[in-house]
Amino acid sequence: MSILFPRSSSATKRKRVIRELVQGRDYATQLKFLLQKPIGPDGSVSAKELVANVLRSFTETLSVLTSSEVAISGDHHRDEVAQNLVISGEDASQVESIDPRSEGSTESKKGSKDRRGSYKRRKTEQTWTIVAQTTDDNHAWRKYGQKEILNSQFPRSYFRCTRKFEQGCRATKQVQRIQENPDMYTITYIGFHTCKDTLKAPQMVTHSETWDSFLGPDANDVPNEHDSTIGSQSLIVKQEYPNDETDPSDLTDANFWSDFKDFELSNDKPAGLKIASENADTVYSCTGSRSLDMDFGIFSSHFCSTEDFHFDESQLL
DNA sequence: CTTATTTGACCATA
DNA sequence: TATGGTCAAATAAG
Repeated sequence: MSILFPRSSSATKRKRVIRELVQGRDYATQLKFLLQKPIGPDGSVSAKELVANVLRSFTETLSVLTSSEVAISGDHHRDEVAQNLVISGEDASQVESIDPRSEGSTESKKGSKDRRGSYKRRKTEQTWTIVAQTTDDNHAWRKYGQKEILNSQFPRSYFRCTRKFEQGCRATKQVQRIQENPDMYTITYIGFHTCKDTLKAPQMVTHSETWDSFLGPDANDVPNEHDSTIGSQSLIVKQEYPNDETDPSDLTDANFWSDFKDFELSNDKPAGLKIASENADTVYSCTGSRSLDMDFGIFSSHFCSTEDFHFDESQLL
């Protein structure tokens, strides 16, 4: 119990700030998608650059804020009594369901064919992936599935917007714990929210601990010492489209995506960013070696050779 | 009671 | 066929 320092005020404030920034960056990302209309050679470019800059600003600000949590200590008081800064991964509500798959026995409950699984996979949906310490994004999600994934020890959870049926919102996301760094999640968003977010996250998505239960039974046994964290920083790993190399079906989308990558590159961003390429696996693999501040774990692995995203504590002091 | 989560079955795609 | 995304009955939670 020597690890949790009672910094509450600034931490809480920072937490809110970061949350807002994350959201803002999310909006900027969405805006980016809306700009896919190639109206004019010049006009569109500037718009793209603008959005790219917005995104970059958000990302960098988040990085700084996040890092400051560790390095900075002169953030000045102004603290109220300790609020709920605890996010410890202590949950204690999950019981049962010990073994994942206990199939093959004597159950034959399927009388005839259900109507399950009759869905249309959306191949051409906009998809982007981020890595974050929290899965909270101020949207109301409802879990509709969980799957064991081949090369992961952690299951993948599937969420859809709570107001899917009320407002026809088609946003979904997938959340999966990163094996090299169980404090973080890979969150893949599919589609944008079309619902009114007036009601933000009602009552379900409020505590981070709640999410532990979402991510499977073994999700909460992770001993976090540095968990007093804000846990809100995230960064874009990459956008993906259905089939990158061979996808003859959607040229439009493919075009857009490549375009997208392009302008992000042109934004003076080192080739390290979008990297991620098709193998996110590679990206995360490095994170394990850095247990120092996992805040940068991902970053370092992404931008290991870039000075653009070089974080030095000295610049923070 | 209503609403959310769990969980295996079902199905599309590689 | 293997893998993973979704559905929906059963169950839990509020």
